[in-house]
Amino acid sequence: MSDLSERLQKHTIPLQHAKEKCVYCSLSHFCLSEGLAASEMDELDQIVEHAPTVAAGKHLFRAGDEFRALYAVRSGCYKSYTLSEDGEEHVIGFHLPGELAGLDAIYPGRHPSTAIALDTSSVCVLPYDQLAELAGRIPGLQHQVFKLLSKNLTQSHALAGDMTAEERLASFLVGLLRRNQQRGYSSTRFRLAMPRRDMGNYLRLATETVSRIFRRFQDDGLIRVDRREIEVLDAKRLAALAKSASGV
Amino acid sequence: MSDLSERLQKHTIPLQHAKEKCVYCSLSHFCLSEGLAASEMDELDQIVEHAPTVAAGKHLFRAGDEFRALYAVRSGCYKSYTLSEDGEEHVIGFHLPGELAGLDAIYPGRHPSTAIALDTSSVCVLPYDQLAELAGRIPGLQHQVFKLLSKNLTQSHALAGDMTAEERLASFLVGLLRRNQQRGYSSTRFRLAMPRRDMGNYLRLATETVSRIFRRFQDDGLIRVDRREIEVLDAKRLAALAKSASGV
DNA sequence: CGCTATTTTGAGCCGCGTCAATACGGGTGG
DNA sequence: CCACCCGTATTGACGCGGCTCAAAATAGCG
Repeated sequence: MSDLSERLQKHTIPLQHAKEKCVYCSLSHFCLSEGLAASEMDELDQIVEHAPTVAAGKHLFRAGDEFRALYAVRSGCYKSYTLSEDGEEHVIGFHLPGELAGLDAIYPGRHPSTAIALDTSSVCVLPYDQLAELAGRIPGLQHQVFKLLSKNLTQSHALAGDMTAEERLASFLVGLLRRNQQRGYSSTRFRLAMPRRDMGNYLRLATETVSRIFRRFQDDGLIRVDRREIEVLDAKRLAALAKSASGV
Repeated sequence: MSDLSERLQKHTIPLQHAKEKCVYCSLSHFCLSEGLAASEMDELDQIVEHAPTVAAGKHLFRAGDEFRALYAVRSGCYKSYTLSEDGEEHVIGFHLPGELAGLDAIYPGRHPSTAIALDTSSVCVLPYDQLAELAGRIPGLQHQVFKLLSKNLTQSHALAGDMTAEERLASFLVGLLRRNQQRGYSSTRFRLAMPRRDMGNYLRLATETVSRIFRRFQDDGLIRVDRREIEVLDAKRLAALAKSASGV
């Protein structure tokens, strides 16, 4: 079992980490508390545990762990992945601040996937039983949970199409760009939190292919690539390449 | 069908009403009403509208339609798909009796996909506002909606892996087999409701490839194929091929 | 029976994966 | 400050799985 789950069980998370409130959180506009009244956010605050910041490489939960809570990323970036029986990793998605992890665990009651921090990161812990009880009393919260689940559903369809490698990578970049903009970051520069391998695994491309497409994009004047630093030079053409869905 | 008749006689309930109740529905075990008490199912029944049976080719909803309700398939089979801007179809999934359609519309408040009957089919209409209100009062119902959303999430991840054509098709067949078994049908024979084209589109394979893999499976003694009639001869080896996830 | 949609089968080709080698960078210890 | 090491990223060569193009078989249907 993962560290955090243990601490959750034993209630050893220091209270001083639970000071911040949804009302004052800059992420509340696209997190679970979106559209809630201040008083409703207060109720939500009372069940939220603010886990301490952890270093990259720290597991949030592991496949097989009992499902107890959903996790809203507060800072950093997480990667979710499953392991096939032959030990191969399959990256399901990346979670930026304000996004939820662990949604796929509701159905089986046990986490089917593993989440690991790619950067120095922190999360808000949302104990499921309490969240469900609260959602029953606050229609807006219930709707928000439904919406976020539905949103993830659509997003996971986005990568399903049979796009070319270029379309895939362009979609991915456009998606990251959009999500960064939403969070108030630069719409032209950003830093990839994940190595090429994870990116490729997520997009079902070999890391070599990812590298090659990056170079092609750069040669075509679409972006400038320096390792994990990306600068978008021609957002229009990039978006045109990502004609299909906005990659998650 | 004879099952239902028996129950109808035992409970002496008027035919036209009784046959429309969740309590007597053979699908309730894996539909929305799973795990609900009889009284709770009654409440659910009061908001459910039973749409008449339609012929194959009839649309359930179209992309762009305002989101009003979720749909539980009662009989037949539906296909969900999106249209890319260049008019290409992208099959998202197939809905068998007891499964929900329209879940991806909750987030945007408008259907992103289109659903069409592949067979003579019928659905139960679940008006969203009323369903949400009811889910707020019935914890088990709310949890069930969460679960079904979560389940669909995991399922849409299943097809994401970079499997070979054989693995894809095997997964798909194994998944259909399992779903047919759950519904009390034969675990060795079944009829595909969809043409090769839809199957291939869903699995991201050319229809020609689907055809070729079918032949290969038959030559290897895994299955017997006659057009859309499938007989599974060696379920074990087929499942071994579908080592990864159980295709939706 | 013809007409049409679906399915099957064949031939050729291309995008992307695989294998292999090199370059780069960041950290560590001498 | 340099030498070394190791994980990440890049680049090249080559082969193959599955797509494309083309055409024939088969079934469903009026």
